[in-house]
Amino acid sequence: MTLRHGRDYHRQVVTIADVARAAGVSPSTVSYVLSGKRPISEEVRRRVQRSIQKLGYHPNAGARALASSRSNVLAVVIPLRTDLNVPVVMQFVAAAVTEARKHDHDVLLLTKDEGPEGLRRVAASSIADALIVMDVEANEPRLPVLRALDRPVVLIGVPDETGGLTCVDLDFTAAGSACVTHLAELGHREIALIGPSPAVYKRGTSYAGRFLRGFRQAASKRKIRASSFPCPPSYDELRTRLDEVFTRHPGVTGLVVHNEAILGSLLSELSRRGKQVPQDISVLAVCPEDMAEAHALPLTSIALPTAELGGLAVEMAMRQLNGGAGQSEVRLLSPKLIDRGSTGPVVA
Amino acid sequence: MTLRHGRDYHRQVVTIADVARAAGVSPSTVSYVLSGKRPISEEVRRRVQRSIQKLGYHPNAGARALASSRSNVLAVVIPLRTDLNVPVVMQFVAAAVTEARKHDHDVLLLTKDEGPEGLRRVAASSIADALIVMDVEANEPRLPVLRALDRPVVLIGVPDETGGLTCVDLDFTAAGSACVTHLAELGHREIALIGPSPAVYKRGTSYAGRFLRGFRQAASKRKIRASSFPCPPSYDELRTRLDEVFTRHPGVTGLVVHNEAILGSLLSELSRRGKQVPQDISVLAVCPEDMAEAHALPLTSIALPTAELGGLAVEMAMRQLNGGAGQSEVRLLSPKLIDRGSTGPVVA
DNA sequence: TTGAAAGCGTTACCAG
DNA sequence: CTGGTAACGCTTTCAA
Repeated sequence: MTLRHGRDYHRQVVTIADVARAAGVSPSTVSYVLSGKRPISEEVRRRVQRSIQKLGYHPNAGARALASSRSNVLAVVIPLRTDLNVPVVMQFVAAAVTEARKHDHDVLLLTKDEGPEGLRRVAASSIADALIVMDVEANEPRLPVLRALDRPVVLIGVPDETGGLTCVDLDFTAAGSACVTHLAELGHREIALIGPSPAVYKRGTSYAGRFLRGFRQAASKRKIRASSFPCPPSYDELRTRLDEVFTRHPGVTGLVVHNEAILGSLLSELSRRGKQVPQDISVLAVCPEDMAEAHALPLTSIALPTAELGGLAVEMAMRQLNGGAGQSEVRLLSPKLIDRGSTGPVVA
Repeated sequence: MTLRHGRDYHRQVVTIADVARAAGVSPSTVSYVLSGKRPISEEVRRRVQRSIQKLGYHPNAGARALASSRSNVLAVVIPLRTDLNVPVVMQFVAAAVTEARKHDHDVLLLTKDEGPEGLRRVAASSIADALIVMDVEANEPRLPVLRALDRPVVLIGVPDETGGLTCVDLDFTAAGSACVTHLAELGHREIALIGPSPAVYKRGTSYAGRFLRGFRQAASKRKIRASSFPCPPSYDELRTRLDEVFTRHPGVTGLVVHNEAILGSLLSELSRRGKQVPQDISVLAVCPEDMAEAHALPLTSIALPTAELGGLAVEMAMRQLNGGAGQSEVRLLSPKLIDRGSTGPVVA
């Protein structure tokens, strides 16, 4: 290959043939040492390993992908908007990357903005072996494309009709219900939900609706007066919502907060208003555990297990990839409530 | 190919040969139509394009990478810690992804946790054509590895010794200085910097030290009394810092805030203390523009141009890739101050 | 337990 | 302006 520019960035360093030569075996043997797909004598294995080390061999990804029809890359599709809670999204991504590496895969980042054509492109060009899709809507428009993709797909979130796709998520319906139950058992009779941004509902984001449904159903079953206040992520908006809550529903003694972005503001605003938590008002959050713990007053919460969900999504994709395909699966993790002291009994 | 499991996830859909046959040309012609690397008659081009459309052809990424030594993938290395401001990191990533797509590249997400070996792996296996590295430290330990990588590398951030690597960043030294200048010209004589978390300084994160240096130098040159208060991202910590500021330095009339995470808390805490902005105290932020605008009181700020920086990083990587290599480059964007009214003259 | 060799789907050179 | 055809580096049969 010729040297084209000041620096040649296109040089293949070491090939499998180099390793084979150095170890005195055939290329196929090196390949099998690497893949473990057939028995190799200890003697040979060691020689090959040593040559690999010594030469600093790394298999060429393109060649491997071409020959094996496996790219060892996982595509993760994320939203790029800011109305979605960015830190939460990143927790999912981080978990996915970590788990993917355990399966010898890398993660390719796709944005929702690329649309269906992006999904098709990545799948059809065999850039990725499988896809993990986040920010799923109840009436998910990408479903037909995803189903036609001919690759494993795992949704983090559950659309109304899964259409045979694999999904994993927190059981938000149960979570909504669990919130009501917890507060009801503490004697609360009137509660309010500070929910995600109206934009999230409007878009039909899957988890928001499911949570609200569980919340409302449980409330009506238990004869609890429950109201819902979607809240954009800003201090001012939050303050307005609180005004609404306390003027329209002066009897509210418990707040359920399903909105990570305004947790901090909520606590400071409550304290500014002279409301003690939990004496004057109980606060129950739905959020990742670290976010529940990161406040002056640690929050009782239903954990959003981002690490577990991200990891599971990858595992499920891998299982499909390795033959466990066929059965579509919808996996809903049961909500776990952790009492950190921000909820308490109603004081008469 | 045999059908192994319930579903066959390993089928090559359409190849360049199929397209060629359908268009009545040779595979190489199709390839050239796609790459534009040699003149094609309008007639043929159209026929080929039509066949591509009709068959839904997408070039196989592995084959393409193998033949061309180009993966059309850009690796972006990000930190996965939470002490770094996650939304800010994501703004960089988002910009990089967007710009990468314009250059027909996808983005592979690497985490800093993978360490030097991860960088070597990705480069040596030709998974990525180039690397963008974020969260750069002043004494960046990955520098030797990166330089030996034999691929274009762009750092977002500037280590003390660039060692021939290409860097792009906001000129944080100038930014620190500009903050002082702005406040000084408004008549402030004693100011305080609420900085990033101590962990960020301890790690030697490049931008933190550079900003502080500019801040201090400008202050001493102008005979302004300036103090610095690193602050972990929590309401409580912030409150403690503010206590320190106002007890130790009661004469402070201006705050420079170089810490996106506590901006909201700062504003509420100031208002809780009955301090009017900017009448009683001026607040000058260093943060992305949307974050400066997202408050009840929009903040005068030095813009952290995340979108521009992320995009530039990709552009610079592409330029290196396409022959503009050779010259290493350190590109520092000049800080721009935008007055949104949160800073004002000192009232005597 | 190992080796030889046929692909995998593109690119890019060599001819025309 | 176009076609034929070696690579590219690896996996995986087929044979031994």
